[in-house]
Amino acid sequence: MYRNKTCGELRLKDVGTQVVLAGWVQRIRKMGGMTFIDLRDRYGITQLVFNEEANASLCQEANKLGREYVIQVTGEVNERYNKNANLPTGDVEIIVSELRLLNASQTPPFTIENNTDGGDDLRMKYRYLDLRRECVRANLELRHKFCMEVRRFLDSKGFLEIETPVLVGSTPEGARDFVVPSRMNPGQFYALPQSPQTLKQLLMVAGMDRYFQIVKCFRDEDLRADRQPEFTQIDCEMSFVEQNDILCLFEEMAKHLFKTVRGYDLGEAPFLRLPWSEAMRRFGSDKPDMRFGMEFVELMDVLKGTGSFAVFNEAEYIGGICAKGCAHYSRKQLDELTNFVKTPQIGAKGLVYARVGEGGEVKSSVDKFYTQDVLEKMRDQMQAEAGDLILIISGPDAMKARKQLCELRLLMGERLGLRDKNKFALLWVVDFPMFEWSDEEQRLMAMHHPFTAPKPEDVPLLDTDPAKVCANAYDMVCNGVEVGGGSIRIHDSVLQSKIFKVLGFTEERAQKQFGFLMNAFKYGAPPHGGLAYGLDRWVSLFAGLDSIRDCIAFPKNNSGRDVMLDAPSTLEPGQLEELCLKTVLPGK
RNA sequence: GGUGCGUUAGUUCAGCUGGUUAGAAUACAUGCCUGUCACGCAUGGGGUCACGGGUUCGAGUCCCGUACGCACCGCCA
Repeated sequence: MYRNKTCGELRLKDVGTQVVLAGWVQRIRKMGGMTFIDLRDRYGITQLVFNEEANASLCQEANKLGREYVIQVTGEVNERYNKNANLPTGDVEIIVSELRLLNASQTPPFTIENNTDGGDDLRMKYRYLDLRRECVRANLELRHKFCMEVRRFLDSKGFLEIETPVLVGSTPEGARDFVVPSRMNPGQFYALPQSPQTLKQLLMVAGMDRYFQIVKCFRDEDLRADRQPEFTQIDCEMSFVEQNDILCLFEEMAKHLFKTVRGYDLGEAPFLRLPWSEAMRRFGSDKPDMRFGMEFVELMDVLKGTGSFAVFNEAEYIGGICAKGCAHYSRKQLDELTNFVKTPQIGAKGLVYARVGEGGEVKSSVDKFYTQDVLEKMRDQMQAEAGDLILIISGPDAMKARKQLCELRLLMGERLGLRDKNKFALLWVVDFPMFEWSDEEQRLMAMHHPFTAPKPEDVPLLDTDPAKVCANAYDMVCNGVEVGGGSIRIHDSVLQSKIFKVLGFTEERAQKQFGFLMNAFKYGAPPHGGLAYGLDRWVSLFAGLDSIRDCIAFPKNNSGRDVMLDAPSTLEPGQLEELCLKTVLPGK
């Protein structure tokens, strides 16, 4: 027996009992004749006491231990003289009678503490040490709890968890595929799924009715703080449902998860369902952060052509946000905001500001171009009051200008403390456009994916003006993060063919890549739809993390490398030969 | 593919306008200390200033390139 108790469970009621504990040495405090050791395991920290007077040789043994040594101790639980209110086990300690060294440790490259001295890179290289830290381990525990509640909820709603293959065929539409060479089929390749989309639709054709899977997905694209090449989706699909059925069910699931996993009550009210076009108009984003207002106000009618400011007179969009109580912003602060919107990532040409004074008078950076009358009209349109600061962005491209104003809104929300990590605002963004023009490909691309059903009333537009077609698609958005998305799918092979045609697929190509799906639709496919949640994003939202890496046990770095495993790596020539890839040698 | 920031002790960082022997904190080691819990005190070891080139009497410091890391844009149906 290595232990009969853990380092997190002993309390005053256990005083006087003999226990055996095993764990890692967190820290040693030598007081001369006495030595204290903090013993750590997954469950907590328990203090060990060694007294030279009572047992000199044992105390000397203890003094030889170092950080992260693995030990086993036997001893009696004792009430402490000086209790430690910071530890759940802080009322007790173990008077050690036997000490057994299970394994020594080198000094770790960084301290195993919540406030570690280690940088990100080093922590990833020694991730198994990083995971020993309480704050990192807590993220994995939260992730586990989240998954358990997902399974519990979906099981209670009759969903079946069904695994789909990881070695599938490549579908060039969408993100870049990771490919895997097939040894038994020389010159041919599997691809890793970007999502089990078509497979779950086939499960609906198979009559599985309600499916879910917590599943790894793979996309060979550049990484970000919120993007990994392999990530986990909670993938769901249902038959015989309309959009409203799906939204209601997954709204209930979101509320359940917030309550049980995060201890946060989202209330009874249904989530706001915001049409995509309205989200773009009011927030300049398809994933607006609704923890605060500061909505866009369009100012074209007030400011275009009513003064001599050429920038506005030539603009296709003029819009403003009102920052409450910010009229006191100094020139320096305003310059900072201007520089922010002018950075290349944002790309605005400039920023116009207007302060509303105590008497309602407007002092702006474009005073010389406008009469006070026009500026006051602008103030009224903005519903700005004394002490407010109005920030205006304009541009020749309405979509771009809105995006710039969106970035500014988020920054101001941040500065005014309106983006509290402990507050959550959820909504559905609905009625996405079906297609999006791609300059690179010179054709329409599916905004969601090519299996998304158009709104029934928009089907005739497919022939006349496909760019105007709205999709039966929806995203769940939380605090400005897209946490899930889905759609009603096409279940009719004729309509599916038509969509492929709009997307520029030849009949042959559509048949070659997606024939299996269109054929399946010919054998009685039920109406169906679904949704996929991004597990990593949910968990990082719940934990208040800046990066999804912190809730993934072994994440990849910025360049898609696993610095601990040193992957990817080159292969032995023999391996390449077996795969008939001899020509694919390093450096080629 | 692009932009920005960074790389100095085991670790996290400071190092000014280029100028003597490159510092701090922490970690580590040794010693003292019988109630600590971020223990305390004293002492000590520890540096190819990422790499390559350039400017200069002289480069951690300035310039160019490369590598690596982070953030972002493009990309991510």
